[in-house]
Amino acid sequence: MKRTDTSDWPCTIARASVIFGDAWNVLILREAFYRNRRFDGMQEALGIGRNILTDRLKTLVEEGLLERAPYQNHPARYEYLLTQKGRDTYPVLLAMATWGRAHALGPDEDPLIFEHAACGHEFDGMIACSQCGEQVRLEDIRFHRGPGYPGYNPESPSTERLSVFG
Amino acid sequence: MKRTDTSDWPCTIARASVIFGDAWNVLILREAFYRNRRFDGMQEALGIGRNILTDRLKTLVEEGLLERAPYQNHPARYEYLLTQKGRDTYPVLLAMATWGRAHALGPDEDPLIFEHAACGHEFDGMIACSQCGEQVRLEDIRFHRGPGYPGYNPESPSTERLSVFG
DNA sequence: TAGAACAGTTGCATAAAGAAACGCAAGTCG
DNA sequence: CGACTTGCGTTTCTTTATGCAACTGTTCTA
Repeated sequence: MKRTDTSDWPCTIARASVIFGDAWNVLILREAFYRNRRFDGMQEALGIGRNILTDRLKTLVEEGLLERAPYQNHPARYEYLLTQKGRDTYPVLLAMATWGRAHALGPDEDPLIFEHAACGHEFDGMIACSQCGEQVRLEDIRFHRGPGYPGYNPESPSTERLSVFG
Repeated sequence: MKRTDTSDWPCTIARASVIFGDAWNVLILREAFYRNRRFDGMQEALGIGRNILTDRLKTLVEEGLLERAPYQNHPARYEYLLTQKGRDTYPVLLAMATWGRAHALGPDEDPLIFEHAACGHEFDGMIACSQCGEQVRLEDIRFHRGPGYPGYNPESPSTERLSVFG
């Protein structure tokens, strides 16, 4: 059976998971961030099947995260560059890296260490509020229904105000 | 053929993608954060096949993100609670939500609106530095090899200092 | 006493993943 | 000149995974 399509669900996470919910997509984006931009380079780095890589590159180009650009003409050869939409995925990858470092890696096993060039320190990514700039902890998050919620009623947009805990 | 196992790759993103690289896992975590914690509730909310849900819940419990806890004994009924390891995934989901909102959702289509209870404003998640607290932009990220990098040489840990751009 | 709720399990048809072989054009070695 | 190598994918074949629907079994409810 065909895999369930969540690309039109009224949920940002469901829509994002169309891309991030595939491990190869995530790893291909990682390679693109590491500037490994060519078919053979990615194939070798990831050990992915060539047919699978072809397929994923195609969908990442179709979805607008990568751009297939020629870097020579004789013979025609292409590389895959991150678009702005693709570059904007770095918070997701960084959040995954932080979680993976905390929960799926032994101590002193870090393969790569990230540094915040602005302050010069090694860092882990954390989530901050776009409005006040402070760290957002799980307990600080509340959410309420918006115009895209099925059956949204503008008269009482926040009747059901939920929080993640209690 | 069996799906490639990246759980022992020397890469935090590869390890994290074992969980997040499956769309159903991500959506099940979403439901858990929304406190929809029971089998039938999740099945109905997601429209997922019951066998698939069984399988994913099992792996999320085995991987320590969820805990299967009884909430009644006659008959025995269980619910799935987020563990600390599971709760720590909220930055990943929030980063996905931010990306999805920016790139996979029309304007005024927000199904849910997130609020930072500490400052009272609607917000998007952004990535900040765990050391200085400032926003981390893509251009600000540098990375160098750590002890877990294959062939790591402690004599010259930062010989190859890379940045994501140029 | 016949449902209904809950939490799965089982069986089957179809789609996707992986490995390996194949294509094919342009260079390049001898 | 002809064989060989690169770069970039396609095709083919076999093994898994997915989705749907029907079935189990227990307890509370109408």
